[in-house]
Amino acid sequence: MKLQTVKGTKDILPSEIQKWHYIERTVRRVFERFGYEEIRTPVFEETSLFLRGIGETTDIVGKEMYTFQPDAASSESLTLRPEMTASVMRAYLQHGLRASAPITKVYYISELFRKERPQAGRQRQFWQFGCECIGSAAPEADAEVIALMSMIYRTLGVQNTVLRLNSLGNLETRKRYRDALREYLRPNYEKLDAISKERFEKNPLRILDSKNPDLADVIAAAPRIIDYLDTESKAHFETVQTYLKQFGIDYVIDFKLVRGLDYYSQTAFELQSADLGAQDALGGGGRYDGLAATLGEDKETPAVGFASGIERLIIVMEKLRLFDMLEKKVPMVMFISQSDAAREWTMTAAMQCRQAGIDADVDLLRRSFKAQMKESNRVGAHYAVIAGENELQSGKFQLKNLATSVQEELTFNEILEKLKIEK
RNA sequence: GAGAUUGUAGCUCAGCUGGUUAGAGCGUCGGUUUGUGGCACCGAAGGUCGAGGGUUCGAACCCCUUCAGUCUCCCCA
Repeated sequence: MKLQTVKGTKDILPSEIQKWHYIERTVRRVFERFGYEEIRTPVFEETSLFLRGIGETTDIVGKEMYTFQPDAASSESLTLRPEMTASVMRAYLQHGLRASAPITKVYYISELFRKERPQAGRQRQFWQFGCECIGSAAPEADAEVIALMSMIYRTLGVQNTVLRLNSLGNLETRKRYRDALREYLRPNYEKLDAISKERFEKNPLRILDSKNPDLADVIAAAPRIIDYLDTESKAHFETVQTYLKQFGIDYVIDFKLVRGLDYYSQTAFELQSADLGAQDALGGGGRYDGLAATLGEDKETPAVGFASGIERLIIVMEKLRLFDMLEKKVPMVMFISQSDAAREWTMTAAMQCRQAGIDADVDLLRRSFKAQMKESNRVGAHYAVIAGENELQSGKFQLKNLATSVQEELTFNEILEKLKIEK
């Protein structure tokens, strides 16, 4: 049996890594511009963190987690993280970060694991960048997080996106709305499909998300959560929108946007791309004021955040040709030897270049002179330094500019000085 | 988890209704004055046709199973 990556996972080869570096670089820069600091948490956690944090009725917890028992003799259960928010909140509470600052703003770029059926833009190990802003219940925090996400995409040049926005209100409004929705749906119960019937009991809000065209009419006429918001939630939502307008960020209200995870409340948002298939959500997030409480914290811990899929972003950016300007890293100079003695010289000469901060490369295959020249060209080196018996005798080497084919005779020190200026 | 579809050299793909040693382009390697790359020309290496089983005189091609990709549903990033 051949060894290969397991279902839903993939290698990121050197030929592709530049795209990742470019995205990571850009993402970090924008996060830091907003005053966010990076946080890194373990890839696995106690299973109960996700059970409590994400919600037992969600698909993630129900069937998508990689859960294992490291020790057969113990009942300890661990899980590869399926998302970051619960882990970040755990870290925030564990280290008492609220005590060291009134607000905590952290970002992450991490790999996550969910055991779903893979398809384009949906892997079992996948990467997300995102942030959590913990400590503020004010709509300013919501607005800033949305603006931050939006600025990342704008900086990367991603277009053809739609920002969908909704408010889920607080816990009570959500509950009142859920009841109202059930009352509305009850007479139509027989029209619902099997999945919706199941949701009717567990989480009727998710029926609104159904793609079944037969339900479109029923859904369109359903009561809207916005009409059930209490005055405080309503004011919060309106303030968020006012800021978005002031920032020049376009959005559409979508009352069907409920998001899958239980911990969301108040603002919910999602960014869709027209350049993706069925998995068209590039990123999404919202407010989750109740999460800390479900993890056992008794102090109020309001928070907002978003998460964004990197594999999907890459698909979109490839389609939009946003990577075309990336250039392959090339060595400044390639050392080429013509004899055994010369090879020894090129090895140490290349080392001296590197110590001087110059990107240098040298033949490790003991290949022919010609093959070394071809290799310099293949890797795109700017210069070749040619060393043979004559050069070793005279102490002067050929420095060849591979773009212009112009060649000059210089001592090694002169070569070093010249390359230092060019680097 | 359900359905559909695809799977031939490192990459992108040809291979007519099953018929002898499975092809091309790109890439890789070598050569065309063994001290000078790119371009051009010449040549080579590289495939148990995803894997396993079956039908057949004969299978890349037909059947079954399995693995993986892709698409849809579900769900989500």
